[in-house]
Amino acid sequence: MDLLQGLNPAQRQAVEAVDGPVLVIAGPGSGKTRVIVQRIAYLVKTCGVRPYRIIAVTFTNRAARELRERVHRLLGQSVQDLTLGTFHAICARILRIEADDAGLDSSFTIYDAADQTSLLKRTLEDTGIDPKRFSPGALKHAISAAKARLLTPAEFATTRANYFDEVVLRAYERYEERLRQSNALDFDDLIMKVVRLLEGNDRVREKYQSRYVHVLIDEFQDTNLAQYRLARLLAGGSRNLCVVGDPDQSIYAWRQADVGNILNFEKDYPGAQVIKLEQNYRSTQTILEASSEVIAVNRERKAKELWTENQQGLPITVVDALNEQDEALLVVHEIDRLTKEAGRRFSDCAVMYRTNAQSRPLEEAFVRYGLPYHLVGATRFYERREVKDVLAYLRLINNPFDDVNLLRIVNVPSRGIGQRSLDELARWATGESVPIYTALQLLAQSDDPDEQSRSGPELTARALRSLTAFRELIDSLAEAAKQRTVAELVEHVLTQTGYRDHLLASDDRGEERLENVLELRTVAEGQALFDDENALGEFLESIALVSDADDAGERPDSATLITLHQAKGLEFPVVFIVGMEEGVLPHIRSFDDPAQMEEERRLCYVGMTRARERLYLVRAYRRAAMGTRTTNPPSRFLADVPKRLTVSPSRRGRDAVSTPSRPESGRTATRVGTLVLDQTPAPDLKPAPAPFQAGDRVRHEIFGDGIVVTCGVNGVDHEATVAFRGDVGVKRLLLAYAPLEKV
DNA sequence: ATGTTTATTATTTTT
DNA sequence: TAATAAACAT
Repeated sequence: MDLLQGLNPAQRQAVEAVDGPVLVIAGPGSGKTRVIVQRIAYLVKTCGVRPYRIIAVTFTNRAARELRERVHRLLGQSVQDLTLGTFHAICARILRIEADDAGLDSSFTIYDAADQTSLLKRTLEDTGIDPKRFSPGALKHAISAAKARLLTPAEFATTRANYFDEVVLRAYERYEERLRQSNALDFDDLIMKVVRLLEGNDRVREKYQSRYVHVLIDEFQDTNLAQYRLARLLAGGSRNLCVVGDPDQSIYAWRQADVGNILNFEKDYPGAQVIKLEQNYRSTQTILEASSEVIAVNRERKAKELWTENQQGLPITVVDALNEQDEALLVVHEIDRLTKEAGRRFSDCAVMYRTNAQSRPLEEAFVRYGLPYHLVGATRFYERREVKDVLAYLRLINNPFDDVNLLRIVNVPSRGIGQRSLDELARWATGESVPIYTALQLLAQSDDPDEQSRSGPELTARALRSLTAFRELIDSLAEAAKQRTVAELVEHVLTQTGYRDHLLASDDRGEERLENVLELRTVAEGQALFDDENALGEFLESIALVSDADDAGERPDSATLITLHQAKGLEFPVVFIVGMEEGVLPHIRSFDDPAQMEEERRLCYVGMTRARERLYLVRAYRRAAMGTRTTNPPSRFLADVPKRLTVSPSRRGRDAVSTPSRPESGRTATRVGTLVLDQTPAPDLKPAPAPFQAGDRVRHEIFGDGIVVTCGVNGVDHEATVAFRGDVGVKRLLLAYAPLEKV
């Protein structure tokens, strides 16, 4: 089999360039994944490199899984010897293996964002920082940023520039102490600690540098300093570092990603081969050209010449909606039409938006018209309360010093351990500089008469009894864990802690919650393959670094609702981008910073380039945002899409009512304009002459009779201010939406 | 210890 | 506006 077959010249070059540093700039839809897969296969099959000597790093589990599956198809079982995973998963593994040299206990717990916040709140109490003046969120972000820049508290101290940094430093120092005491690491630690370890420990560094002869990093534009340094260290032995990415798709600067890492690659690696993948296999010419025009406006970029052999395709549909409900209905109608008339499946369609809040009216419209959809990343499995509770028990069994998880479930289900007692216990533990679990152990000892001299926490006899019972519960669970599979342990925990009964009793959705917990058990059963003594640890690690239980699972045919960020790396035949408005996309928070504005533009570009055949850019004239209505001008990005590539269909309002396919019974279907797609580009929409004048008497279906006060143009529509009779009062109505008739 | 009221906050969130 | 968390009262 010829591994180079079917590759274009640039792709082939990227596969064959196996010696020395290589930078692959991969435009959207340019076959990037294919190149990575073929390159690995080429290294193994043609160059005779042992898979064991190759490391490939991704950002997402999704990407790692896809790579693994595709490499497996070419190489078979030898994929197992590859090191292939996310930055975090690979680092966690290294840290467990090298725990001694890293100064860690190998059973460390990995804290997710919620755990982090929880810990940080306790930190603020310790340090007397007022959470109202300095939000835990902002401090968390600052600490995370420091770690991404590889700054320890001591190093951060030397760079601090203002009072905020001063506060951050205080929080950071204490936060680190608490993490250490809990034998826990946060996500950023995973990377930072590995970098520190490799930099500071010759044996460990040489071990990994001599092992890995070929290093491959995906989505390099999204690396932060810590990840960049990690890549550098890993490739330090061979200099065979291949990085793949696209600066135009860098959308995570707010998480310390530094595009400079990819832009300056040639400087950092003199003699690096630079290969550009510019042929696009995904989109129509129209879509490619439109998106290229949008991204070309950015100043901080290197030009690329994307091209495609694909068809010209359909023009891009640019539509104005009246408000977010209208926008949603319009999208739903069009998806309905496409599935009926254009032979599309729902799963061909994706609706993308800037902020999660925008998903709501969309969801409502899908529900109302009974069209199937799914929301990506809405309720992440491992973030559900009941799942986190059970996991907290498991984590505690694995690492009893984990204060965050202990505090989470110490009184769930309630065991008579109130906030008072807990505060007192925590205060005492803090004073003694011990984790809470250790404090519980000391409590038991101070029962001994000879230990009475020590001043223990001031607890009531009742509280003391409850706390002791809790410690015994945890100890007995830890004992039970030794001779059980993880699935059995989940079962055991549910019973012994009373959590099952608690779930069923507490809530009317208890059954559903229990289902979720049992799903966790099912996941554990799938992992039963490991039966070494650290099965629990491995299980916990495998889920600490993923957000969804089964996002690989097949879904029934349904449309996708997704944020633009999450859409990166995906593609759909039909894409709707909604909220194409100033203040939404670009987001208002980017207005005063040109760099952020460029990132918004890249985000728009990412969205547009997800589309294979049909692209719709939709904006709403008005939008409800955080309680207030706003009227937003069209997004500046719309103006950068050449007019010759777009159609703006006329929307016939009141008279053209297409009945939605499956209206939910019991609901009145709202009258709505139908989207009419002409293939002939419509001239710019101009509103018809005003149908009403001030003084006209009018009738509204719901509000009754009234008199027009004013009637003016509002975007492509007319807005009338009407004084209605009775208590209804004065209303402002958009005429395409509100059925008004003259009397 | 649990329901009720008030307060807070709202950009994106690969791990 | 509306969802969620903390504070509060019962």
